[in-house]
Amino acid sequence: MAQKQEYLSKNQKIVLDIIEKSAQPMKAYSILFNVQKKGLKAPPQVYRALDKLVEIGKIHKIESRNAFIACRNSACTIANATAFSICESCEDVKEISSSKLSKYLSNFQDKEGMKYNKYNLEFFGLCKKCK
Amino acid sequence: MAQKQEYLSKNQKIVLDIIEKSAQPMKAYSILFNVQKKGLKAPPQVYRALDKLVEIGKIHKIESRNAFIACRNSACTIANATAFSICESCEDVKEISSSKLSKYLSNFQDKEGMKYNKYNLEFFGLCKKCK
DNA sequence: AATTTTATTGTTATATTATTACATAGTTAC
DNA sequence: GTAACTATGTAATAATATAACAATAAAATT
Ligand SMILES: [Zn+2]
Ligand SMILES: [Zn+2]
Ligand SMILES: [Zn+2]
Ligand SMILES: [Zn+2]
Repeated sequence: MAQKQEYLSKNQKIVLDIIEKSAQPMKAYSILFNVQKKGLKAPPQVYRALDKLVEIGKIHKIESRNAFIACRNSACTIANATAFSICESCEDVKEISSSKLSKYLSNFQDKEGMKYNKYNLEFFGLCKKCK
Repeated sequence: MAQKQEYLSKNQKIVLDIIEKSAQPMKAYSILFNVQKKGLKAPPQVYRALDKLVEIGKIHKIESRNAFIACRNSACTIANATAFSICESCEDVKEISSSKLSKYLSNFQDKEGMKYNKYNLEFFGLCKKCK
């Protein structure tokens, strides 16, 4: 599936840049604080960029944390099949790229035979360090 | 695995009752509005009850919607392995109870061989009616 | 029964997350 | 060049969630 957008707008670049520099998910208002020196002063500027970046798959939202992380899964050019592991102690988050898992979930059918075009999976546990 | 709590407190009962009566997920402030006639006037009263009900598995939080739904999966006495299907058009939400799926996910190991004690999976698509 | 402890509730205020609405500016299509 | 569309700026506000502390009630201990 092809990328939906060729280029990023100025604000989108600024927001993506700050997220990519972070090893961990960033919260919207933390992003806002960090990009104020670049001229983005108000929440809508950040949220608009976030929305678009999520839509085109450059970043993902960690729903249980209301935070955003850069996609580093090269197989994941699409924004609609995501899986993460989350450490409940240190809040470390990693994107899981398992073709087996993604195949399994993409093909999953419920009792009525319904298939889904999109999913988000969040695993919770303790990372190596915290165990 | 046994239930963690024998009985529910007054507020927990009131909140659970209103959620169980709803076919669809309810938002915290909608719950608050609905229980004001029963004397629960402030957000913390609702959120405390919600926290406990989630913890003991009576309800689940639909993270992508910030909403709460009653558990109707009899196999799901635990709160740590949940899966839902969500219609992106009418917002209909159903809990998925597939022992195959839950076994697959409970046994999933990432590249480093790590297993997780908890997960939440949300599928998105169009329900029968909306298709 | 009185005391201590624990769990629950009530209340106010505030923090955090996200959107609406509308004005302005830049870009693309014709 | 004008229209249509896209992106941006800005102020205000909506929606979601928690902190802090006081008051009650229930359970356990003496
Ligand atoms: Zn990705
Ligand atoms: Zn950790
Ligand atoms: Zn359940
Ligand atoms: Zn539907």
